Amino acid sequence: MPEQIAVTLPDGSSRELPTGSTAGDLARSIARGLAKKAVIAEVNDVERDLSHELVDGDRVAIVTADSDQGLYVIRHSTAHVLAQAVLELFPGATFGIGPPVENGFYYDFELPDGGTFHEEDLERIEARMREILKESQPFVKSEIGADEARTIFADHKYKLEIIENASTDPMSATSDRGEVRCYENIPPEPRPNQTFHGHDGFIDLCRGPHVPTTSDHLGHFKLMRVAGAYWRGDEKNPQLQRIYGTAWATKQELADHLQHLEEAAKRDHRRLGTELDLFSFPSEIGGGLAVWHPKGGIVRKLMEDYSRARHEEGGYEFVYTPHLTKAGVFETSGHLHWYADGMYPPMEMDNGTYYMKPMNCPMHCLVYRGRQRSYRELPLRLYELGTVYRYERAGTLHGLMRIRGFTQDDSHIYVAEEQLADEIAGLLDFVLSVLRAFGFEDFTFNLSTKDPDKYVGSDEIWEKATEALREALDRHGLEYGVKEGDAAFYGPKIDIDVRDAIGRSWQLSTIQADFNHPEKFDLTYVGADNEHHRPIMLHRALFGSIERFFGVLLEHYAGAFPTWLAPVQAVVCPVADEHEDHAQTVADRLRDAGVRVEVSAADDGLGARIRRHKMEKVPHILVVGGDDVANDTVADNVRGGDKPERDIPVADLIERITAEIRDHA
RNA sequence: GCCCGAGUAGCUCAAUCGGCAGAGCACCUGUCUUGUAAACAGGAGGUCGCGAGUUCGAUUCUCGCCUCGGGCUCCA
Repeated sequence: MPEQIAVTLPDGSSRELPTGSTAGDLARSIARGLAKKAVIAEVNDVERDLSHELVDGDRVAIVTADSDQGLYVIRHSTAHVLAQAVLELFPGATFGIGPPVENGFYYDFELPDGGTFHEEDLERIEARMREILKESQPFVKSEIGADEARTIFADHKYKLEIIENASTDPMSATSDRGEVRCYENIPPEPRPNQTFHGHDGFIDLCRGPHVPTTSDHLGHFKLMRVAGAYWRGDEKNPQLQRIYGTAWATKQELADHLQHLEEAAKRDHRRLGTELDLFSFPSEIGGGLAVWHPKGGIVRKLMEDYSRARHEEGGYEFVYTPHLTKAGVFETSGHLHWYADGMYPPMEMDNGTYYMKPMNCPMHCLVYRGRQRSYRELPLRLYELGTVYRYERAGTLHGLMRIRGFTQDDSHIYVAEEQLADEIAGLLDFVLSVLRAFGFEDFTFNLSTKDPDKYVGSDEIWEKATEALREALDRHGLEYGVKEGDAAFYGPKIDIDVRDAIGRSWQLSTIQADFNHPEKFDLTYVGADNEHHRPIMLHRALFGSIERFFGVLLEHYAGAFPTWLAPVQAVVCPVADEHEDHAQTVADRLRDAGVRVEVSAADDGLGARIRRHKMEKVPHILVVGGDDVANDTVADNVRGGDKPERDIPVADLIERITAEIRDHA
């Protein structure tokens, strides 16, 4: 056996090591700093523990804590420590799975006698986890036969289930040789309450890899909350107790994340909705049903006005359809078959069964069918701010984001097949242009394909529709993800997500191809050849739901709407009563120029009024005193600025504010 | 719908180990007339989420319900 092996590093260089060296040894031989940051290694493109022994000719990359991959391992390993702590502290507890997730990790448990975790338990569990970290317990990998695994995990029914399904379960692992891969955390001395037959340590089924020991990279975590979660995500299964945690590579990253959560909480649209007096959810009306207060109402009106204006320009025709309809149209469309649970219960009336509409599309199809259509009319673009009602389950409601009654900026576009690709391409431009007008710049696109368990229509039709969407994305040179099986039952779709001011992603717009509704409703047009043809229908929403879009905007702007949308665009504060006439004059002139302006009477200190209006996030807080009366000027406190600008001629101020409104600045 | 948590004045939150319920902001009245993030005084405001039970007495303890929040599931 040769005494040296040679391995190749990512930069293509080669490195010699003594035979029997591990990936960790390699890291140490390269640099102390690298060894310190090393979490795992990638050997010939397979993730391995640092204890993995290298052989001659391996290609090796050291994965460090500051990479996404390294962080994923840190979170995964922290989840193991959580499970170890819980099993030690709660005799009789058993466990399900514990993967890393965005920002952290979770682990699912079942406590004996239907026990549940309480918020207080998190502190105890976290303290126990920190003890385990201090003990530097090694993560020791082993590959064992299924029989041995069944013995070790005899007390853990969910693990037994995983062993039986090992080959299909992504969180467990069968090795290349068909064995079950486990990791054991070996404590310095045997622990009470361990339930792994024949072992002193804590053992979990796991494909790994893991950090070398519990004291490597693991300290920067925090347990966040407890929640119920169904085993394997299926409501029919027992509900387990889930503990969520967040974990990071450094103390600073953890602190940043917690601060980000605080920032998000400050922007919470429900909180801002109350603070800025925009909307509310009176319980007398019922869950998930909002009322809009005047300040929120004006913003909504502006959004709707803008949407209408753009659609008018864009060649859309406006329609209106009722909130209530006989069951037949939803039987025809298929909604009743797929979504009856999500619809409000039927109302029996003298001439039939009626439903609140959960969608506008069937009614738009009836508008189309109102008379014979010619190819000359296509594309026919129908647009409606259509209010729909969906019976969302009580536990899913969330402010304006998930609501039971909402208004879609809904369009259904009927095209001839040869117009399809152009129309979708045009739609993409239209959608992005409107979203940009609301301050969004960063978009991601997803193509959702057929759900094999939930679809209507032929495979051929689906293929055609999916291709049309794909082509439109490609023509724009847009990168997009593919969500397999995420489509609506009637057709594939493109979803557009926007990134907000603090980096969160929101799914807003959707463009859906639909070959099925036209068939179900027997829609036709007469072509140039004097034959009847079947149009293709596109479903399309920009805001999606106006309520939800408003909520997203509110969080995006943290309540500080840009001037064109601000409920109050300017407030004029006279320094004292004697300046009130001038204040009124300034306000009148602004109002004549189309600015939403108020006067803040001098019955309170100037400082108090400034403070109040700053908290109301008014874009321009204007102050007029003696000098201003004499010179026809104002002082402008621009939102976000720290000093007032004095002596601005009123005419200049009007130009400044109207320009902001015009430019959506 | 299921698991966890919370409901006290319009808002943010105290307190009561079972004995007449408190503050700040907001609101109303008055005084102050002010040049940039809270002037002063007074007043009003409560079925302590709702309903039962235990008790001499329940906002407080028990049970049920409702609403809200965090998750799970679902989202045409």
